[in-house]
Amino acid sequence: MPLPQTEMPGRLQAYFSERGIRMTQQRRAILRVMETASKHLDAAQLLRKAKKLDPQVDRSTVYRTLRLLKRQGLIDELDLMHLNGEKHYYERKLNRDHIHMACLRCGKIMEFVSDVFDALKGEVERDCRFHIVVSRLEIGGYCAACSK
Amino acid sequence: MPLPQTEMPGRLQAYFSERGIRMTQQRRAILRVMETASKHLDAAQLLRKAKKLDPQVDRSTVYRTLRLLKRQGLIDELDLMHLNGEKHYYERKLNRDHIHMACLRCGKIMEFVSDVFDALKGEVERDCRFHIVVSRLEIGGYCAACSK
DNA sequence: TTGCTAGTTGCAATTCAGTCGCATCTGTAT
DNA sequence: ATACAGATGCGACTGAATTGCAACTAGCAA
Repeated sequence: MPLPQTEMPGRLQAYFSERGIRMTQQRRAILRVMETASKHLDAAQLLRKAKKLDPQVDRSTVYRTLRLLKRQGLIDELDLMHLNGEKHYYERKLNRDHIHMACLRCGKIMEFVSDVFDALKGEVERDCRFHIVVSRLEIGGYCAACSK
Repeated sequence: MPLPQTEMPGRLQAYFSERGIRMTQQRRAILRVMETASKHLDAAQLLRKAKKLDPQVDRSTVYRTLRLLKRQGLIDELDLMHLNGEKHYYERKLNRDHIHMACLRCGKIMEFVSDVFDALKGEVERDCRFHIVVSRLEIGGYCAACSK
């Protein structure tokens, strides 16, 4: 069974060339990190990992590339309930939107996919005649283990 | 018909005294602004308005009071899709959670209350055994007028 | 009323994420 | 190979938010 397209390695780079967006050494490194990251990198972590692939990568290039990826709708920006300061976290946008839950006690981040969430977005589009481009549902609280 | 408790003027101050939280001149000014604000103040706006009631109010007191209000679950923190920079916005937590929609073109902020949203949170609590303390759904896109 | 003290405040310095201007460099179309 | 639009690195900068500390004060107890 093939992976969904958006999970294929190299998908971000492919997107760039399809759209005629210039591919540079630095972007290659940054995209590779985004593609292979397990989850939720902040800009500083992304910079550190990208530097390992290409020591030339600069902080401002990371931010500029993140802005580009956001504008292309290829990544989502999260703040994970500001559990660790004001910085933002990034993850590849996959096929299906999901909810993020952050445990206020242990700091664990959980994800949850739900038809009800999709239905809610449909309701907003219909009832409010609002065309959704990006949505973010973040929940803070206590996970099963920490609730006891 | 009486207003719901959380919309009664003085409710925040009442909460403070009930909990034995010390009431100061400065806090009184800040709480009054939060209570009477129509919507979505950022910290700088809140400071400006509070200074009009009590010129003594300092920026750090505003931030410290906001932190206190957040911890008490009396206000919600939003970023409104970063339409205007990285600052945060605050609003009193009312009886019913609502969704925030931000138009990426005209900047209008809309709110939407939905049973489906409540159902979704119920689903998260049940299926993930996650005890929700705070939740935030922010949507970016195009409003009816700007979609045309 | 007075005095006590834990909690609060103002201030200035600081942190920290993110942005910008500009000279230089490079990917890509020709 | 060449040209040039677009991308980069660097350091300075911005703006939101935090902090350390001395001075102040709300609220309580006597």
